[in-house]
Amino acid sequence: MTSPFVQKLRHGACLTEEDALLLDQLARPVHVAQAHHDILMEGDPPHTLTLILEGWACRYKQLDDGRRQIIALFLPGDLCEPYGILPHFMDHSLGAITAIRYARIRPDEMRALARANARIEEALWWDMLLQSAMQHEQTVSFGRRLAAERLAHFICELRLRLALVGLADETGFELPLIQSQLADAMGLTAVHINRTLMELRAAGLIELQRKQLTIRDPEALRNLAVFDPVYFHLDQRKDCNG
Amino acid sequence: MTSPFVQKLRHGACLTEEDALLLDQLARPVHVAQAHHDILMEGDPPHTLTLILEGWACRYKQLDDGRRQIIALFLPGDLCEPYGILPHFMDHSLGAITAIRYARIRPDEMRALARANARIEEALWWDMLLQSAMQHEQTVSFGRRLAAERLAHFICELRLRLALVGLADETGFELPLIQSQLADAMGLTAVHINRTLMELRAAGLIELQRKQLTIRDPEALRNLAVFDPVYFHLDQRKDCNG
DNA sequence: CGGCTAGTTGACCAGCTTCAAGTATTGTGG
DNA sequence: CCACAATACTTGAAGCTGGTCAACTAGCCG
Repeated sequence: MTSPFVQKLRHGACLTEEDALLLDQLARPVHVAQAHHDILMEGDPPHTLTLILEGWACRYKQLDDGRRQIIALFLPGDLCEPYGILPHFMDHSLGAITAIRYARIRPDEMRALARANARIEEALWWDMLLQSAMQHEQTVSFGRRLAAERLAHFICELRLRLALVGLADETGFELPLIQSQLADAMGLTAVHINRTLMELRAAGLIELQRKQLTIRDPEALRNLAVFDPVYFHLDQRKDCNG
Repeated sequence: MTSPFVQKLRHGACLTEEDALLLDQLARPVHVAQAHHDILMEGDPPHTLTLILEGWACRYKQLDDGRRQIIALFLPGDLCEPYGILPHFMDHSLGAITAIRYARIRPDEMRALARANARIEEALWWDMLLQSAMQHEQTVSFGRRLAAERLAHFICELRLRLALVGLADETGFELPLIQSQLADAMGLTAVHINRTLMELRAAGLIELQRKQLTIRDPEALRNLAVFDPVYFHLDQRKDCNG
């Protein structure tokens, strides 16, 4: 049973069993947080990196007048910061969406491990490349895609991310977000998210009930989103033999 | 005369004269590109990192139907990718806005230099932290800020970035973007950028003529943007003495 | 069962886009 | 250095996407 962290990183580089062990040893001890609780708040000194082991979390910022923007979602296996540096003070908050288990990792240990192990270093850089590429897609979504396209793209991306850690298949995945959280994540309002979900349902693209998202027509959904997974850079890994 | 790259990095770590020399030696030979020309196009294999030495460039994506989104602007001293890895194929394009001078750097050389020199490594990680933080602010802008707030924030951020490399002072800076480029950078249309600029001018916040942007009322502009530069992490550097 | 939270829907409104026309500015060849 | 073309900017009118407000319905949990 490999951890989601290792499972994800194996899409970016060839990791041996020993590499996997080294990574998992870093990810201890395990902490927990309840749903809706903050792991780190804006202004806090972080002290460590945060690695999500189980459950969903998010990076968000809150404006003075209450407007809230979820900047990124973090899924099992996700490292919430670039691994090599910690800010002295957080410029955003890190919140648990569901109940989560997470590990706190010191960046100097992470750096030491990467320095000692080229495969692990490669995998971590690939992870940063992916993180960064998803950020870029988000800018495109927010800047140029209509609500339905944006939502469709979001679903396609989430499905692929979850598939990389064995939490989604072709037919769908568990989506623990309520509509107001979806709204904060997509730069829309809850009411409009509702209408847009209804639209996708009416078009026969998806179903969503009791937190279970089912993709009824994957091709039509991808077409609407114009979703092209090249930005996941899954071709980055050389063949893993020997 | 220190290069903008070194000048910027010195805000993130204490670099000696020797460090500066090492960095500048990496940034050779120098290439040029004309305004409006692409340095790299989506799908290209990049071979090297790109470091902007002079002029403005941008990362952008083009959708099938012609919609275009500028994802990031690159100013003198900016590295256009995370320094440790190259994708096999570009998932976006890199275009020159003005005529530019740039250097092509091999990531393995960059990594070797960072590995050999802790100060340089620290500076490069700080640069990534800043790059990433700006991306986050952009998500907040696109998701939750009105056009005038978004534009005001954009101007405040640009002014500070340019100030870090000596290309802006309190009163303003040269802004080589035409309004349709501004629009592509901010997720709006050229017409609305025009109206919003007019609005900021009418409110006495800025002037903009012949590519020269003058900030008439810095405090009012910051207030409108709710611009807080903590996300630049300028406190990250320890005191540079001895 | 009752109270709370989440989801749904309608009516109306605001911000931004689109389309179109006109004005200013810039660049270029004679 | 001017004339003229091309590009950039400005403005108005109308329309669309998404926001706001408000009410109602459906789950969920003690």
